[in-house]
Amino acid sequence: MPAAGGRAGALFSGGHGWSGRLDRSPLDGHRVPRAVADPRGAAHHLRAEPEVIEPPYRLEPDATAAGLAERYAELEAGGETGATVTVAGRMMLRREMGKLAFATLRDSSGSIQLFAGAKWTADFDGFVKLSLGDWIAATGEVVRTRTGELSVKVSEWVQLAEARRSFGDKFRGISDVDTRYRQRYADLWANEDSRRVLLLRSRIISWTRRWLEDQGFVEVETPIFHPMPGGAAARPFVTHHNSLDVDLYLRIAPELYLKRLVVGGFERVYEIARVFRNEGLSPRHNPEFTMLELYQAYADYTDMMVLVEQMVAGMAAEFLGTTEVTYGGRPLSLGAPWRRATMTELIEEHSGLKVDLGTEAEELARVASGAGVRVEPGWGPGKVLLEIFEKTTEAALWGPVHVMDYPKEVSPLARDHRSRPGYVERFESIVAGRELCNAFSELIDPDEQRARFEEQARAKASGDEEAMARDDDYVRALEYGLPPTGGIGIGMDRLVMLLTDSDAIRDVIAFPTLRPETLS
RNA sequence: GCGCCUCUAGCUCAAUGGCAGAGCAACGGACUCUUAAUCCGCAGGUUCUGGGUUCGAAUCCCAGGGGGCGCACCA
Repeated sequence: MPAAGGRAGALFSGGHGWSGRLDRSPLDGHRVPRAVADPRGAAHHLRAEPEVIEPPYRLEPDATAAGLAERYAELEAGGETGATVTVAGRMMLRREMGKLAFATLRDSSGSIQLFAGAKWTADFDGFVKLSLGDWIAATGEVVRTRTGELSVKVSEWVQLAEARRSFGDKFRGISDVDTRYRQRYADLWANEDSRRVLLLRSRIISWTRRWLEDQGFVEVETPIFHPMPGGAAARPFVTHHNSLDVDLYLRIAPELYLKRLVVGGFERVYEIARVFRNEGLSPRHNPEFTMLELYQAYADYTDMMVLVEQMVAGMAAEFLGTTEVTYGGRPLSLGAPWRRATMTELIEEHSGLKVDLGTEAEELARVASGAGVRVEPGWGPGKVLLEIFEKTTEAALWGPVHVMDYPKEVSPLARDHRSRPGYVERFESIVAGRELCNAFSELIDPDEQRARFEEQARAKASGDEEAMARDDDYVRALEYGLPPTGGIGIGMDRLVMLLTDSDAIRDVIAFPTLRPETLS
């Protein structure tokens, strides 16, 4: 350590010899004038106090707020420990008491009080001039104040970064939703709930990976650029590759690539895939969202029902401690098994309408019109049936319920039902009134798949913008042989919404899609 | 894309046709155990923008912009 130039000793300048305390004061460094921008002023200018301490390049805090709270839980009020620690974080609150000052320091684990006094804190005057929101590191003894608050009794401290902008009302935070989503960095400090939700999202995703790996699933990555959109009915985003001079589509689903990998011998694969759909925004829709898709050889759609309900119930138990949860104030029981019912059963149960694919066309049209469904040209009975279900029944379901057996006409990638002609083995699970997942016994017959694609092509020709394109390579893959396979796609954003009791998808996405902001 | 609602100080919000305000933050000061500290003082505004009605507009009307919700579309 050079005698001059090292302004903060071993702790703040790095090196390997962390001794557990400061060798020198962090204030020993030279002071340098610095031009700063005043965020509330029009232009750059020198501040009234032109000398600032350059922050250290690295430091090694040796304690966290939560760690101290746990370790010293038994310390009595007024108690001292003799233990010196260094903590770092943002100063969120400060309470001055003449020659004493108390500050709330927040790090990623929680909050700890800093206890400063003119008699024992270096540059006490500087300490009380810190702005709310400044990043600081502080070293001192762990004590509990006479009023019972666990504290670091600050002997040395250093400012790590200044907060030139405020984090809003210190009690009420930032409530303007636009500001919260655009300036998430501020929202995360101002609103504890934002931090909680996004942290839980991260933990849910990593839990999902571990849970799937434990069952032998292999994580893979498939292309986001697709030469043709496939695997779902949705409008894609289009982009262009210059040197190939081809248009490429951002994927709307990883499905067809994942099943190619099953053909290739990956018997259990999954991908936590960001997918992109060129659709309107809503509290439940973001143009890019995260979908877990997995495929399991030798399984059918009933295996997928078991898988999703065990996964969701396991997550609830892990993160909420129970499968009896509340969403939007309504109780919801996520414990497996979930109810299974066919689409036609549910339509009858909720609307009294007795319809299925065998219903006479005129009767079906009459029922559709009575349900408020506007039948469009080109719709077959399967599409009409699906629309009737969505109009009359889906919103009324709270669930969880596996809605089984969809019309073949609206399910070009699912395998024919083993006993119900015209239907396929497909289910969607409705949880809290929303579709959480979509799963099939996968269609494995290449000839049938080719025929389904032809059917889609006809629909596209008659104006259905979301009809699937014919994917000849996918059919070729099936010709090599796809074993009987169960597959499922689970909307992870909606799952996180469910487990965090969030009513907006934007709350569970750190940087949701917004109209671009004009900053002048 | 259509409909409804909304936009006031850095933040959170008042003021409904009659002098634009409060709390917090900021700034100055007091205070040796605070917890959203307290107390005193001081400052802070293109009321989203433009137009109109009116003696007078944050308030009413029209147009535009941002945002929210609903519809449509979807998971």
